[in-house]
Amino acid sequence: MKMLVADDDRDLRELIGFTLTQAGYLVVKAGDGPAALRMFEAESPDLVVLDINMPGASGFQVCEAIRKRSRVPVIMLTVRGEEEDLVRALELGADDYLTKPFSPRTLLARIKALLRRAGMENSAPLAAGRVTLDIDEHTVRIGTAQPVRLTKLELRLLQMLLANAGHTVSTDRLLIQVWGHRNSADRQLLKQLVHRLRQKIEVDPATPQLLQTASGAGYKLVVE
Amino acid sequence: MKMLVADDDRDLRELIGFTLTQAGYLVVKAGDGPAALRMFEAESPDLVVLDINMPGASGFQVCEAIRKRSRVPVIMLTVRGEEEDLVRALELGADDYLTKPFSPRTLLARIKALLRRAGMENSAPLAAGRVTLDIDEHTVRIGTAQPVRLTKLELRLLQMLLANAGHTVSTDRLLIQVWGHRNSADRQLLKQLVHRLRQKIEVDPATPQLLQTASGAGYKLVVE
DNA sequence: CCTGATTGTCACCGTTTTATAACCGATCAG
DNA sequence: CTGATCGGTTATAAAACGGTGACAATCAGG
Repeated sequence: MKMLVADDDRDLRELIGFTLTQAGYLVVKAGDGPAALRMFEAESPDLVVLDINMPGASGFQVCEAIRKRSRVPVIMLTVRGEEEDLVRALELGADDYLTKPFSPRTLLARIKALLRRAGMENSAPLAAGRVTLDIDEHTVRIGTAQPVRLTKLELRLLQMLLANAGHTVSTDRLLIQVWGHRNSADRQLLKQLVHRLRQKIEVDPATPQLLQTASGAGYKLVVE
Repeated sequence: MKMLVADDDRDLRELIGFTLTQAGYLVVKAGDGPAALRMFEAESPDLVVLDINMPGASGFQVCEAIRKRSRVPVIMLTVRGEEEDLVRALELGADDYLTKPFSPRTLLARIKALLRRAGMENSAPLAAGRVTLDIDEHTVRIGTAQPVRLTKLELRLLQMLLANAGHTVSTDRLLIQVWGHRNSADRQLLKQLVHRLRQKIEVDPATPQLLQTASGAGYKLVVE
C-alpha cells in the first residue's frame, strides 16, 4: 500500500512519513503542489495526504487535478480556523480532513477508516438476492445465468447499488462514488452508465426489474 | 436520522436546530449537561452536537458519559483560543470539533463527513402518527396503505410539516424552507403544492384530515 | 501505431414536475 | 352593498427529468 504525503512543512512531512512507515505503508513525499502532482503521476499511490497551504499550487488545485483522473482517497490537512477551506475541500472531492495539530494516532485511525471505506482491505465478493458481483473478475452473475463482463465504471456503479441493495441511492452520491465529483451537470454520465448497465443485466432493458429508477431520487437495486 | 444538540446558548441552539431540520434531520435539543444526558438516554440520537461550556455538567463530562455506553459520533463546539480543551475533547472520544463562530454550511459539511466516516448515511424513515416518510425513497405511507411517490417539493413540504407535526407552520416559513425565499407573492406556489400533496395523501382531498389549513396562519399536520 | 473497447458528449423524445394565470366562493371591513 | 383578501380549484405554459441512439474522444492491449 503506497501513500503520498504532500506538505511544505518539512518536520510535519517527516513525522507523517515516519508514522505511516511504522504502520507498514510505503511512503513517498512531496514538498509543494507541482511536486505532489509529479509524484502522483509517477508513483500512483493508493492514498494521498495533502496539505491545503502549499507553495506552487494550493492543495485545492492539486486535489482537483487528482480528482480529474483518479478516485484515490484524499485526506486534506488544514490549520484550525479555516473552516471555509474545509467545505471547499470536501466539495472538491476530498474524502476526509484533519485539522492541525493532530496526533499520529488520529491520523492512522482516519487513514484506516478511509481505506476500509474505499474497500481496499477486503475484496469480499458482494452479493444480494440474485445478483452476485465478482470484483476481481469484473463480472456479475444474475441468478444462474452466464456471468457478464463489466467495465470499470459499470462495476463501480453496481458495487454502490449492491452495497445499498434495496435502498435508493441518490444521483449525487452515485456521481461522487463513481466519478469522484458532484457536478450535478454531469447527470448525463449517470444516465448513460445506467443505460449501458441495464443492457447487460436486465432481461428486458426497457422495463428494468433489477436496476430501477426512483424518479427524482436516484436509482436502486431491487432484491427479493 | 436523529440528532441531539446540546448548547446553553439558546440562539445558537435554535440556529443549529434550524440548520439540521432544514437539511432533513430530526432534532432534539438540550440546554445543559444533565438535560443532554437525559435526552441522550431517552432519544438515542444518531449524532450529538455538544458545546463544551455548559452549566450543570461540562461538555467533557457529557462526552465521557456518552462514550461509556455508545460509539455515536460526537461533534464538540468550542470558542476560539482554547486549544487545550480540544485536545482533551478528542482524547475523551469526540470525533470532531468546530470553533465558534462557524457557518451553518460548515457545520453541515462536517456532519456529513462524519456520517460518511461512520458509515451511517442511510437515514431511517421519519414518522409521526400514521404518516411515515421515507426520505431516501421519496415516498410517504399513510397507515398501512401503499406507499405514495412524492416529488422533490412535496417531499420537502411534508418533511417540514412532519418535523413540526401537530403544530401550525406559517406560510412564510414554509416558503423559506421549501423554496428558499420569502417573496410573499409566491403564496400561489404554496397553494398549489398543498393542493397537489393533498391529492396524494388525503382520503378525500376536499375535506383534509391530515394536512389542515390554519386560516390566516399556515398549515399543520394533524397526528393523533 | 493500430484497433477495439470504453467513456464522454450531443441531440432528441415523451413524460413528469413546477410555475403562472385565471376563476370561484367565502369572509369581512367599510 | 361593494370591493378586497384569502384559500381552493382548474387550466395551461415552461422547465426539468429520464431514456435513447449516434458519434467523437480516449484508453488499453497487441
